[in-house]
Amino acid sequence: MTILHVDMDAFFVSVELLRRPELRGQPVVVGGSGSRGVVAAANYEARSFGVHSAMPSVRARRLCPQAVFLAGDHTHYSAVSRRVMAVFRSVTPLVEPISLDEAFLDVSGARRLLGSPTEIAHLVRNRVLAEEGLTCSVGLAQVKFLAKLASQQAKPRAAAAGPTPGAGVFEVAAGRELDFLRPLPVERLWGVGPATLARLQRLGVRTVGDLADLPVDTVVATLGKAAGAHLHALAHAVDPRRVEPEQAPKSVGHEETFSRDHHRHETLALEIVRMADAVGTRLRAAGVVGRTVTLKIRFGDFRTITRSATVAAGTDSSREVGRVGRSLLDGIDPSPGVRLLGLSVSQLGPDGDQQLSLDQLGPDGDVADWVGAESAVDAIRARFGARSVGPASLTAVDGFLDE
DNA sequence: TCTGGGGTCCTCAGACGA
DNA sequence: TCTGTCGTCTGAGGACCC
Repeated sequence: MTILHVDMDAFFVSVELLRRPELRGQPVVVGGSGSRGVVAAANYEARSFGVHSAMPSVRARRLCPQAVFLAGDHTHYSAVSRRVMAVFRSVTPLVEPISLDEAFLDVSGARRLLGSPTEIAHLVRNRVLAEEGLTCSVGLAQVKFLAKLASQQAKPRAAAAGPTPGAGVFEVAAGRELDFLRPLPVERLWGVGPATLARLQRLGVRTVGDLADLPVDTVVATLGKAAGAHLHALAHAVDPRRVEPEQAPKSVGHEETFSRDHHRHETLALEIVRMADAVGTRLRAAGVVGRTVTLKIRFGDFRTITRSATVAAGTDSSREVGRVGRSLLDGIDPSPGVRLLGLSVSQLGPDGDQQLSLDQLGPDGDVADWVGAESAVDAIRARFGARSVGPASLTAVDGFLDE
């Protein structure tokens, strides 16, 4: 098996620079608007100042006050991403998108037609550049996680003196996997975050080789059965995961950090209506229904709790999602101050799984009318925009409707 | 110093029925 | 009838990814 991992270079910023070429060469940051935002993407000029994604925007502005900060346009990035994925599919149908700007490609079957894996990697880069004006880095290996590590090796680098271009394509040659892998810091493994790293360091593990040399039982005892066995296998370059082109979503959710903490139950109940409206709209657009509604609350001190409830029949109704969400909120005291509210629906299935339940009846038992009303709202939004119509309880809230 | 939003997967505990 | 066990489901939380 030959797997390519393709990673767009500073994707959001690169897309913005196509629209605003006058910003080329300057440090540019996408995201990080407002006092509570974080950086979604930074170009290599900004990274030279130490700015990186997920960094609080306040800190990014301190490190690089001359950077241009852009709000970000997710709808546009999604559209560009779909076109980039189509370029990947022109090379092989076996494309597994990981996010808007990354994908695995299984090119085992494309070699006879398109050449060696290295030639295919250059072909992908050239096509993406020619068709979208964007650069990407490609990693090549026999297994997924090595291909991903390889693409990072191919990336441009940000240094204090400024950005330097990367190789663009990097291959981990068959038979040389352990030579490549063993000296790497263990946190480069996919699945080793701050918590796992701290535990491994207590075992004296610094590199992937250190991890590989431990008995698997020791790793399992430290990290648990699933994570321990998985990471130990990765450290030996073993990764049986295949490229999976069709991945059905497992949950749909919406969450938001408020510009200031909310302390009142009524305010949060209104926010739940708004979020349920967004989640329900996305469920119906995806043609799925869900059974478990989860409410997530983050307090001002960053303590985070979740409360969930499972209903008997799958639903895609905004009103039903909101009703369950508000009942979950009833058991929570918001008075310490709530900075984030989230609502998600999981246990998804196709919308044929939907059954009408007593819970879904309106005050007059008008189920069909309510389902029809939500379909009508979806149709109006498709034609006139997302903010053209909304729940009545929100119309009195400043700024919900344009007029 | 201050920590987004969209997700996935895992672990653990408790309830419950066979 | 009572008790223990096992599997499954549910709920909560944690860790991780981009």
